[in-house]
Amino acid sequence: MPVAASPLSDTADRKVADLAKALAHPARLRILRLLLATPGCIGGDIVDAVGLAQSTVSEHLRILKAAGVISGEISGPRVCYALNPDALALLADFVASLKVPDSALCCIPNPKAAP
Amino acid sequence: MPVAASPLSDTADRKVADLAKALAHPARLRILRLLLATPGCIGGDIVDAVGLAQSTVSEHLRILKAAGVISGEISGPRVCYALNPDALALLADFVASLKVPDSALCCIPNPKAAP
DNA sequence: TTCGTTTATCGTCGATTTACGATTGATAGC
DNA sequence: GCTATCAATCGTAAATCGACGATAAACGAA
Repeated sequence: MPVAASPLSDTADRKVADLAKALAHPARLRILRLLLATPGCIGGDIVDAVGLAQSTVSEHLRILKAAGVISGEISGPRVCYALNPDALALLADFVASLKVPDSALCCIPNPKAAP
Repeated sequence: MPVAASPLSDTADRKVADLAKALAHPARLRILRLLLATPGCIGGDIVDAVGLAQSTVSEHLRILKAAGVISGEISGPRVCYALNPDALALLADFVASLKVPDSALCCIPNPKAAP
C-alpha cells in the first residue's frame, strides 16, 4: 500500500470541485463582483454589464444559485440576487490547506527511500 | 449608466477562472491533497490512489501544471511533482474579497430608489 | 383585462472536457 | 547493444459546457 487518500475526503472533494466549477467562468466571476459592488438590488442590469444574452446570463445565475453561491429572492416583477459568502467556505478551506509550511516541497529522487 | 464592472478586472477574471477550473474536478483535488500529504516524491503511486487510467491521471497532472498549481521535476525515470501554493493566491484573494461585511446583503425592491 | 417588463426555460449548435487504450519517448539496469 | 519501467502523447468516443434565439411564465400598471 504505497499511498492512500483518505476516503472521507471523497464527497468533500466533489463539493469543493462543484464550488470551483461555479467560479470557473469569467462571466460568473463578473456577476459575483457586480453583486459585491452593488449595494442594492440589480436585475436586468447584470445582462448589460456582462454583455451576454439574457438567457445566457440567466443560465449563469442558475449555476451560481445551484452552487449556493448566490440566492435569488423574488421581489415584484424582478428577482433580487444576493451573495452567499459562506457557501465558499469549503473552497476557501481547501485553498488555505494547500499553504504548506515550506516543507515537503522537495523531491526524494530515490524511489526506495520511503520509511 | 446603471452599473459598470471595472474593465481592469477583465483579464483578472480570466486568470481566476482558469485557476478555479483547475480545481473543478475531484480527481485533481485528490491529487493536490495527495501531494500535500506525501512528504517525498510520488510518481505512479498517484495513479493507484486516484483509481483512474495512467493516461487520464497524466492529463490531470498536465492541467494542474498548466495552471501553475503544481510543478514537475524530472528525476531519473520518474517525475517528481510538488505543490505550488502561491499559484492559487489570485483565487484565494477573490474568495476572500467576497466576504462582504454583512451589509449590502438586502434587497431594494424599488427600482427608482437609488440616490 | 390587456399591455409591457422581467426572468426562466426550451431546443439546438459548436466547443470543450473527460476518460480510455494504444503508442511513443526517455531512462536505468543487464 | 537489449529489456523493463515510467511518464507523456496520440487518437477517439461520450459527456458536459456555453451561447444563442425563441418561447413561456409571473407580475405591476394602465
